Amino acid sequence: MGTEDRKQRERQAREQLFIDKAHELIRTDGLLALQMSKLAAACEYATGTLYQHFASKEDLLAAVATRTTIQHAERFRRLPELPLGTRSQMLAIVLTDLDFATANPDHYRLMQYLLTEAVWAQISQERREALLTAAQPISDAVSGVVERAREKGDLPAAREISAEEMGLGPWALNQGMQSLANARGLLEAYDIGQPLDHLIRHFHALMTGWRWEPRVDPDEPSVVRAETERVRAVLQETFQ
Amino acid sequence: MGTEDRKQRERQAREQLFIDKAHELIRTDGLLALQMSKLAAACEYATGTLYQHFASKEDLLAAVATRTTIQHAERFRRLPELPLGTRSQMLAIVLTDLDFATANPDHYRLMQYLLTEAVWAQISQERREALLTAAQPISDAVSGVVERAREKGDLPAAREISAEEMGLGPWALNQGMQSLANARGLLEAYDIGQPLDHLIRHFHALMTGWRWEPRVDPDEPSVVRAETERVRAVLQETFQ
DNA sequence: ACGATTTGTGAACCGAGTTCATGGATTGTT
DNA sequence: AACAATCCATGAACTCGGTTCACAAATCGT
Repeated sequence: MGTEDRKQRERQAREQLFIDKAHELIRTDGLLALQMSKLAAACEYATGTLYQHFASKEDLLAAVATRTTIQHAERFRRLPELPLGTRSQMLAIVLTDLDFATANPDHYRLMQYLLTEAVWAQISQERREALLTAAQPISDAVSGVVERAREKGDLPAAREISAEEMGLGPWALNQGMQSLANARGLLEAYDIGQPLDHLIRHFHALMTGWRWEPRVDPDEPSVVRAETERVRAVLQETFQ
Repeated sequence: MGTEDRKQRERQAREQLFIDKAHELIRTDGLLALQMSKLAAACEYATGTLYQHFASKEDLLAAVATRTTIQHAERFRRLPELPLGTRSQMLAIVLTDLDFATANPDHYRLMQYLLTEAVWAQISQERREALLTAAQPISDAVSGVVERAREKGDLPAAREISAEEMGLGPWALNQGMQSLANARGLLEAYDIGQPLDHLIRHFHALMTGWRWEPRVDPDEPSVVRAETERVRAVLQETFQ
């Protein structure tokens, strides 16, 4: 059965090639410019071969997003080890997400595109699940921090709200700020600059509103900045 | 020149017809199913006629979104009259937005689609500005409430943050929750139900974190519910 | 060595947005 | 009122890109 294995490996390697190349093309030419025939040509395969791996273009895009999400999720696995209090760990999650978004602006746009109802419906059940599964560690990291915070008494065990639902707040805040920041012209039209800096202050307001200790006053810019620097330094050190 | 005026009116009426019909078709068959030729046929005009009004399909969609946004924005104009404290007025904004989103689920999906970088680029400068202008009263309402709250002393005049940037918090929270809630399967995968109920609690946490008086503890579900009911009742009464 | 089966190919297909040559209606002029 | 000039609605034709599929090549099993 050795040859069978080899064929499987080769097939998987080819799929990886398609995904890598697609990612590269998106990064250089943008999402809009990606064409199935161009991608196939760039990989030196026929167009039809692509369709032996992906049910549709959306499916391919979902695969690209899944691969990037897996890389992203990797960063959250060692999070509990960080020598930080639970609240600072939560900030570490937000900052990690923020930095990742800055480094991979296309990923957020792609996710936004894929999560559009009309597009989501075009993706095969299998790949949808793969994408959600890839993101699971991120959600787990958030829930985990909330749970540890409740255990340690940093965060009151709020009523009628699970750890996941608690994490939904910063998640939605993050997501919303990303999508507003990505809409060119939108925030500029309202004289709003540096939306991502404000995200951090609103994040602290949200956490403080839930009485997550030690409280950070969102209205003390110097304190907020110092805390950001401190957490960034720990992240830097841990992940080089 | 009376005939000239009449022609202008007729032209505008036709444009309105196109927009209305497009909205109707999107509502019944979904965004994905909208076809330029079908729309033209439904209006009993030739396909080419559409293109004398709209530069592209995206342009047409932007026009639909603009019209809906104008209707939506109308609701915010009388907001300062409401017999409510500033913090409750802010809640009124969130609830109004929430109710509108529930009643017009397509609008949020459409906006999400239009604000996608790739799509946004396809819309004519003119219509992009029209869409942003249409949304201006909403942003103004938010900034207005923040300013009144600061004047009345309900909200500390935070440092290094404008009224617009202050309003960005609830806006992003709202936007993010909408887009998460609209992604079928996403929240369900994490065992999260009723995201929009949680939005309100997180909203209170955010406001309380900024020390907006009178504070509402997000962790008192009965208090949160009562406040929601109270504000809803006032909205009901004012707008019938 | 040879037939059966699987896999890769890329030209053809198809659907939907967009364009444009055409003809009919409207306006302005004599 | 007749005619020329202009405007503009028309919808068939065009374009473009995702998807399919008949065919060929390669691999596998006997």
